[in-house]
Amino acid sequence: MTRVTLKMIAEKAGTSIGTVDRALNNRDGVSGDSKARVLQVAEELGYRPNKFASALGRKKTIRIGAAYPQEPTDFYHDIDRGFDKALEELQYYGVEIEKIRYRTQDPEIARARLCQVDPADFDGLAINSAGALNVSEIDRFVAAGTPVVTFNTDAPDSRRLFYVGNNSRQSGLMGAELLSTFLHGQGNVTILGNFSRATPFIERFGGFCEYVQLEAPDIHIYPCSECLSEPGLAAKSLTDLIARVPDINGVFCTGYSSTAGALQAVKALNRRDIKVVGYDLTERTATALREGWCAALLYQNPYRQGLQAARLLVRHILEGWTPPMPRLHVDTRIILKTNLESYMDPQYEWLQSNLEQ
Amino acid sequence: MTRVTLKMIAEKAGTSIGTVDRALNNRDGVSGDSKARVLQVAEELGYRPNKFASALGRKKTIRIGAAYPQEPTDFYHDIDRGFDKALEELQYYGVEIEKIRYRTQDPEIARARLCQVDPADFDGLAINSAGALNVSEIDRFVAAGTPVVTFNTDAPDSRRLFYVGNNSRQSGLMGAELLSTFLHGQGNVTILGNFSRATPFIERFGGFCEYVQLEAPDIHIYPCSECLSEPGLAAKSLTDLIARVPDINGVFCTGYSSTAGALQAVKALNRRDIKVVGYDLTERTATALREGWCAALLYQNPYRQGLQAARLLVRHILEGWTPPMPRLHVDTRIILKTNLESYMDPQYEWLQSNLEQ
DNA sequence: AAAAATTTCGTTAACGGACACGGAAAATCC
DNA sequence: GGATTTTCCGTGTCCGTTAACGAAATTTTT
Repeated sequence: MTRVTLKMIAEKAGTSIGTVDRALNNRDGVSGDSKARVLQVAEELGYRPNKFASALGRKKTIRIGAAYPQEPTDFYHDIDRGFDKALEELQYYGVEIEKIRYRTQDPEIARARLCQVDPADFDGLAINSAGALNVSEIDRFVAAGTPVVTFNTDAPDSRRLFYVGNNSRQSGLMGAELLSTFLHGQGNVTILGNFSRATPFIERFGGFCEYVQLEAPDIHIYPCSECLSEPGLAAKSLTDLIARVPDINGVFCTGYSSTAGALQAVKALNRRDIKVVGYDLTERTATALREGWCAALLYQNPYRQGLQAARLLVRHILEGWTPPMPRLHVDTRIILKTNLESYMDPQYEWLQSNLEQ
Repeated sequence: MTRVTLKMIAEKAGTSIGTVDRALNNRDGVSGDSKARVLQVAEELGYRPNKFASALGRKKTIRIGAAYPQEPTDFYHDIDRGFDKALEELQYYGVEIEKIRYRTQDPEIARARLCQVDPADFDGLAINSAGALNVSEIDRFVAAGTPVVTFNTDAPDSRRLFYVGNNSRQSGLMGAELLSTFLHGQGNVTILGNFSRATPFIERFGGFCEYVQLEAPDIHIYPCSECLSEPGLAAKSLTDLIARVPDINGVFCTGYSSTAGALQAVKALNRRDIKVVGYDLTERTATALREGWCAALLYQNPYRQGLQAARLLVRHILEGWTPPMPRLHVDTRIILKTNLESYMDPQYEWLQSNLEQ
């Protein structure tokens, strides 16, 4: 019933704890012979390392870098809080987290910033806003032996270890199902969003269309012009469309900016009959939901994404752990009027960091 | 930048680490004088104990008891898995978890089992199925100095430390909002459930009615007879009602059994137009959702409830930590057809224990 | 074959806190 | 005032692991 320790393994294998430590953590300085023997004995005894003792005994610190945009939005503020929380709990493991931030979410800017990062300074990196442009940078880090994980936005063509974030296609499907159910399967809807480069928007768009095509043939999708990440543009674009097609009764927004724009537009036109399904929880969207301008929100839980990315990266560095699949999906929450307050409650922040929802 | 240790406090306070240890963990054997001095210095330096070192140095183990029904349902199986996970991660802290199980969820049976438990055997208890009858037992443990937390089902009138679980009233509101939105705010609905003793059912019922009364005045609620926790009874009860009132188009079920029964009934009657909103994720409800007999499910995440209860209880015992509010609400998830698979995926179980959703 | 370089491995001092032990000082008793 | 008890406190060992330091064994070089 008692725990198996290095000492017990050393005794049974007829060697010293130094050698056992070297063998189990594949450090060099062990002969193939004794390494095999130690591994065998450890397996027999069912050895499970004591993480606490390991953290306590570790001399040098682990440095990880967290790269994500520096924008004054709730979204990045939440991600930031996630890394703060990660640092708080991981510092006991001898982990330091350095934030690498850049002014916009433009992949070009991100890339310029990442170019300056020397892989030798870090034992691991967590990178957001990993548009196609950043693949080369990610691969540069990996080639230098520094593992990279992506969060929130993936870079599937890079050699990143894994991705932590939402399943964008699925959240598009969810948006479509909600809207379709609210409309009893028929009506005229439109999609607002930034269709340029960032993949999550494209994937959500794809998921939405996929659902409508397969499950809601009586819903007609009106094309809506590109609106980048500008609420003003989104609002104007939607207002124009409604002027042309007054019987629009549903709007799906693929991101926060377009959601904000759409809500502004329906409110200005006083069209409460138009069901808006959008993304992200902010003062603005919460108020709209509360007042009935918004039918439902899809919430990405950004806090959790940064936190998990950091935790798992450390686990990889320290224990060599690797997930069984390359994409780890944090689930997308559905927010309605009745469960909104539990997320907006100041206690929610407390709950989130203490209850690990 | 470097961590504050007992040694540093001892030096600054002009004493030894032994005394500092005694003062900070209020063990006896320190004079009021030096205790005050140590506490003052610790405060100044911003001392945060190193949990790992503390766990490593502790000699005796912490024993906690987890009491919940032994029933062959997915629900209790999930709770069980949560405690297994808790044990796995807490064993490093020198924690043992003993499961205390009883055959049914009947509060009388639970009480009989709890009567046999000697508080002296445990450093803390986590108790489910804490109907009114169990208040006296809970208070007996607390009086004996063994802290008790409740999970899944609360016992607010007892002296339990806190509760971890869903907000039942809120989930009733959510069910009503979903159903009301699906029905465009008008129609004839009924409520199925066990209205006898267990409080969550009553609270969900209350939440549902509250919403309908305030927000959906055009929805008419038909009373439906009591159906205990018997799917067969629920099915019969609903079938009878539909025979009398054919234009029923919505059903809210307050628990798993009634959900199973309602789904069975609408399927038998081939009434796809009736929107059913129910509770809990099992093979049965998942299939119904997939095939379109069920409109939405509310998911309580039982895995998380046991896990969190255990974690927080240990935190209380070891660190004297107490939450700022007595009810810690794990959020209720909305499950639709489009996000169902991510919960049913065999990978979900893996994600759940590795991603801490 | 001796010298040098390299590989392998045992010993040991941390890491930060818990707790047992025993000594010194203070308080109580006769 | 001496003996005894009680209170207070410093020292030291231990928990399981890491990693530095050398010593010994082995290989390579000259």
